[in-house]
Amino acid sequence: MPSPQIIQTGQIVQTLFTPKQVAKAIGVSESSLKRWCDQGVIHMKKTAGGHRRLPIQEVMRFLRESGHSIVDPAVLGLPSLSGQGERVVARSRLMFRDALVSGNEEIARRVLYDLYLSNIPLSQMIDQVFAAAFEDIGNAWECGQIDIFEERRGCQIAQKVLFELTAAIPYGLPNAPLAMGGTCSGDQYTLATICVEHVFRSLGWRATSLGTNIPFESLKLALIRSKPKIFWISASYIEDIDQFREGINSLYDLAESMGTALLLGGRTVDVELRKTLRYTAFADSMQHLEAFAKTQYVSPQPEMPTGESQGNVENE
Amino acid sequence: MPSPQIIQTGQIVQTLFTPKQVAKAIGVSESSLKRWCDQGVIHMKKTAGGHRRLPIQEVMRFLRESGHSIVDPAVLGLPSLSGQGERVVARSRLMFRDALVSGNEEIARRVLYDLYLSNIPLSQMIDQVFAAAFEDIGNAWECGQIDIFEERRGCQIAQKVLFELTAAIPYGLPNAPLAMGGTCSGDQYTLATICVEHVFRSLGWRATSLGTNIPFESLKLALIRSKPKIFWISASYIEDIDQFREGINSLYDLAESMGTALLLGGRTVDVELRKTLRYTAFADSMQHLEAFAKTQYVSPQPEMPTGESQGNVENE
DNA sequence: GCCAAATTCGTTCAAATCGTTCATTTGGCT
DNA sequence: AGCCAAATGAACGATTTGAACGAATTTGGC
Repeated sequence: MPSPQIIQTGQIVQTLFTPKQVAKAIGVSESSLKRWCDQGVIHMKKTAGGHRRLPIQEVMRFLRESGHSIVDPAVLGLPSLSGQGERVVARSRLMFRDALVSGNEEIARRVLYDLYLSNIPLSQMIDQVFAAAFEDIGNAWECGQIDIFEERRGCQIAQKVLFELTAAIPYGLPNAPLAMGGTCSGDQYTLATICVEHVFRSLGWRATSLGTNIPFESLKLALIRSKPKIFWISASYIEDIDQFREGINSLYDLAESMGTALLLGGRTVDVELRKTLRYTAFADSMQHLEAFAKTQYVSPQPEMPTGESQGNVENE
Repeated sequence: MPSPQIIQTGQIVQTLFTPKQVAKAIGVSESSLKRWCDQGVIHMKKTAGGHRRLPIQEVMRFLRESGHSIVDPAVLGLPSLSGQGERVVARSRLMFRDALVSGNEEIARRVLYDLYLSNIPLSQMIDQVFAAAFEDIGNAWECGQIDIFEERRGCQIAQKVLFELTAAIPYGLPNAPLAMGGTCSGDQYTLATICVEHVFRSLGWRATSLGTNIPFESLKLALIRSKPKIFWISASYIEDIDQFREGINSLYDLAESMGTALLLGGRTVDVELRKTLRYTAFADSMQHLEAFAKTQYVSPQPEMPTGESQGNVENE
């Protein structure tokens, strides 16, 4: 698997991009980019086997000097992150976390975009960068290392960047199946349910997040009105376990009678609690969710890489 | 073969279109469009081979300024222009409200794009369409006419569409003044503070919303750390009036000692309560906010119309 | 060190765009 | 109405672009 490499030259780390990545980044076809390389418009290096590798500096120069300056150099200007492989995702997690904590929207955006360019599927991106970063943030918060506003601001930025990224994903064949869901009463955590929505959309579903803090009675109403194929509940915080149990179970009974799958997720729902709950499937992560969604429907033309063919990136 | 491409320009996901597409979309000949490009009426990029590529922001700016309407919006992936004329704002409010309640993201998006293309400033859009629609929704909710999930879903959609719209608007001089703010403890209402952020950005500021439900102590910390020119508090819900008063007042004292303006807003803060609060300015609406922001800083090149020169559209 | 999967290579080819020229329409003026 | 300048839209060969293909290469895992 080909991909940009990080070549250590003494202390200087030089990043190389593949034509595919650069083409994607500046919005031209791979063919054109290769042609420009061969014409000498863009200077490049070649591997021993003849694969083109474009140094970041050269790409930036090309963008500036040719009238072709489509892209802000900042996009590819990310010095230390590019390529795929175990290290990249792990490093992205750290960069993303730091960007969120320090309120640096710009870097947060670049990290995600870089992952997108590397064909990391959205589900994996969320699991291993998004969620992982927030786990770190949560820990740091409990240790008093970061302040509340930093966490909140991080959520805001993450949300915004995620919106921007997925705005690039066309969605919704009109006859695609419908997924719908949200969080229960007392659970104010928007990000998780939005992530679920976006992952479903990246898989070709029509998906709508209902939002947060919705009583079970209202969730049932939504279920009855819209009759989705999958109804998800994202549980990041449980106010009252007994009420939660009762709510989920009655929701499941309703869903089952309608032929709707009830998909439950969230780290708050531990194994013990799970035993007392009825649901169609439980998803620990977006990759689980993706796997389950695919048992229900496979989009004819996946618009985002779907992960099954992307097993090359290790879990941290 | 041309096709819309997705690239990244530092801040936003940008879509490039070919002259043919844009020509079809706005219903003029390709020749004319090419001529306009060459005359500089529409700013464009060129590929290495000399083909013209038009950024969506530039197309939208041209549409606004030239008064052209979109004939075939599907080509650009944009919503269609539904109405033009005086009643736009009033009608939009109703359409937007209904779209939010029924969960119709498409229509909600279309309404906002319509308004943008009609040269409605963002502040006015928010006051008279966004806020007005939510006022209607709030009323309907109290009367039991709509369900909780419908309101929540409406918030989700509104938020998403607002993000999408402002992603299509260029913003942000790097050395513009900084505005920052959020909501206090107990106030979970995200939309308002996000709107504030976006209005500031549309005026050329650098703005960051810290998010919701932030204790005053943490707000103070954010203030000290970032030293913004304006710090806003959006109050949609007040948990404890006495604590709120104390918090705001001490926040103001801190802000004042730092030369930061404290901007307070939100309909929950009635006139009586206001008398007991210290603040630099109070904004009833985004248009007030805009007016105040302009006393502090005026962007050299406003990217969104600023309202004062836009008297052609009646208020409902 | 070897294998399988994924990516890239190099090529070909159809479709789209370029820049230009020219006929037609539009709008202002007498 | 008649005239003229400006703007528009259509048509043309030359050039550029994007997609597809089997073959070669790279990569990560065992």
